[in-house]
This record gives sequence, C-alpha cells and structure tokens, in this order.
Amino acid sequence: MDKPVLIMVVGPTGVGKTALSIEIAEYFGTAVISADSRQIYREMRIGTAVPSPEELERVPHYFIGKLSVKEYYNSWEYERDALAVAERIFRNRPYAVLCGGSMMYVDAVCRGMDEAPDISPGLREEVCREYADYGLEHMLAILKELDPVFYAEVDRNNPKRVLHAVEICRAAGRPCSDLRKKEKKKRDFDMLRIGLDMPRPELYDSIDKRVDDMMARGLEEEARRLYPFRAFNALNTVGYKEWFDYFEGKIEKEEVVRLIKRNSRRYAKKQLTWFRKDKDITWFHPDMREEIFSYLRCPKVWNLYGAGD
RNA sequence: GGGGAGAUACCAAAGCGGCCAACUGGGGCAGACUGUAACUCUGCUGACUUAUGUCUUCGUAGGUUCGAAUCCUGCUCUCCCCA
Repeated sequence: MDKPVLIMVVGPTGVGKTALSIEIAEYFGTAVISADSRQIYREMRIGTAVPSPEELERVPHYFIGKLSVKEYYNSWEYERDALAVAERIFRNRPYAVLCGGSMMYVDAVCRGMDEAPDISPGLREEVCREYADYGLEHMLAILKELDPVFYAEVDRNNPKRVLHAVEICRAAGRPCSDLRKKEKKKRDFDMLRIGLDMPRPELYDSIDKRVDDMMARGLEEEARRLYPFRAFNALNTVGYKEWFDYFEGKIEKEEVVRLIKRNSRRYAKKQLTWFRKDKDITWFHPDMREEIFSYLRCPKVWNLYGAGD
C-alpha cells in the first residue's frame, strides 16, 4: 500500500490532457511524463500542440522535445526510458503523472513490450524492397514459412504488420511468435488511470479550433522547415504530412486544413477505440475537475460506486 | 411570358424496366493492432434486426407493366437560356 502512484491522463487528441496533467502535477508537487510519440521531437511544436513555455515552467516535463526528427525511437525504448524516469521521480515523491495519447507508449508503460531484436536499417530496407518487387503474397509466403503460428493470426491485408513480422523473424533467427508473452509485466508502482472524453461534437469542435489556432501560429512554416525530412517516420504525422502534398502542388491550401482536421478527428477516434478497451480507466469530462481530484484523493470509493461511465 | 434541364439515401453523385436497399466519393460510426503506432489495416453507414429474413425508400399524386428509381400524365420545387 506504500507503492508510489503513477497517475495516468489519457484520451483523444484535443480533449485537454495537457492542462489537466499540469494541474494534477502541481497539486501533488510532482512532474509530468509525456507519453506522446510526436511531442518528443523538438522540431515539431506547433503541429503537435506541445505545452506552452509557461506551462512547461509550472511543472517539470519529461520527453517533450527530447529528440530530433532524424532520430529513430520506438515504444520499446520509450518503455525503458519512461520507467527510468518514473523511478527517479519516485525516489523522493510518491506521485508522478503520465500524460499522453500515444496508445502504444501508454501500453508500453502499463503492460510492457516483449523482447524483440533490433531491426537494422539494412534489414528494413531489404524487406521493403522484397515487398515492392514481389508483392504482399510473396511476403505472406515467407512469413508462413518463418512463423506459421503468427501467420495464422496476422491481418494479412496489413503489409506493415506482415513485413514487420518478417523483419523480426529474420533478425531474431526464430519465429516472432516465440517472443510474445501474454502476461503483463510487473511494475513496482500503482497506476491510477484517468480517461478524458467529451461528447463527439464537442470534441470535434475543439479539434477544429485547435487546428485553426495552429494555422494562426505558423504551422505552415513549421511544416515547410520539416519538408526536407519528410521521409523520416517522425514526419508521418497528422498536421505535417498533409502539407507535403501542398508543397508539391498536389492539393490546395484549403484542402490541407480540411484534411488535417479530418485526420485529427480520425486519430481521436482511434485513440478512443484503443483506450476504451482498458477497463481500468475511469472516464471523466475534462470539466469535471472536482470529481477528478476527489477521485485522485480517494480512488477506492470511486471504484466502489463507479465513476464516469 | 416562351424554351430547355433537373429533383436519388447525411452531402455530392451514378443508375435510366428486373441482377437496386440502390455504383462511387465525401462525411460519419464501429473495430483490429506488443519494438515505424498521430503508423498500418478491416467492417458498417434506410429501418427492424442480424438471417443467402422482413419491411419502407429514389420530389409528389396517379397510371402503364408480371415487375419501375428507371416508361407515361398531373402537381410542387430548383436551375439555365430567350423575353
């Protein structure tokens, strides 16, 4: 019962996770660990809605602007790094706040990623080329041979998943299904999961407004600066990739804005789908500050009577 | 006032006698997803309901036909051209 507590604030993009997480961190006198796979890149600020300088002043933040878009990073590394940071915070504080909408990063902390080999750029390229030259059917045949178990369960329409499985099998020298364990990893802290959600029209409206705000603050310029790096995975991101088509004269500027809004809405939906599966999350409307804080002070009572939905 | 074109599901837009509950796109909804994940992939989108089921739809009211979104007539509305 004396374990430290990781307070997690999750939810779709644009609900207001940042503001809440800072309030919570201030209240408990602790720091915010960002679980956002794009705010981690320092060149992407406007389009990823990083906390403002004032907000960053209020409370220590981790994983904001830590990397360059040219650096490779993944959820496995995030798990390792985030746990290390949490441990450091817990050395002299009983609480920490984890805030983010990157499903897989949150999962990495909650459940943990299984061991897997590193994929060298060379191998990745090789597999990509095979796919380009011979097609998905060919890659499926390879996977079937390397790992019949995984072959049976992959989404065979999904090239990315298939290719990645092939990569892992080759790099590991054994079936990738061998590497997957079904249990969650043990963590030496408790977790309190707060989900933020609001009625869909309200959420979509908030997203639209935020995109307009990004436009006003110079998103186009930011994207233009990053255009040379478009091939890096970091730039395969809503709010940036749409611009690249515009820079190449493929679409109009109005269309860019429309697409960013739409893709943000879709992203928000995917996040909700993902987080809904986690039955340990207690959901709140972001305006329910009193309820949220009383839940944080006394989570057991809330769990007893059921909070949120 | 005269002539012409058109009215299709949330929007746009195909269909022009049966294979149509109706192509396609947009928008939306739902879901999958353990090392690229703001990625990548899937399903649904008339209702009831989930089945190779029933019912109600293609401006509206009638008609022709075994059978109509598709043909004919009246009406309503929209658009374009000439006055």
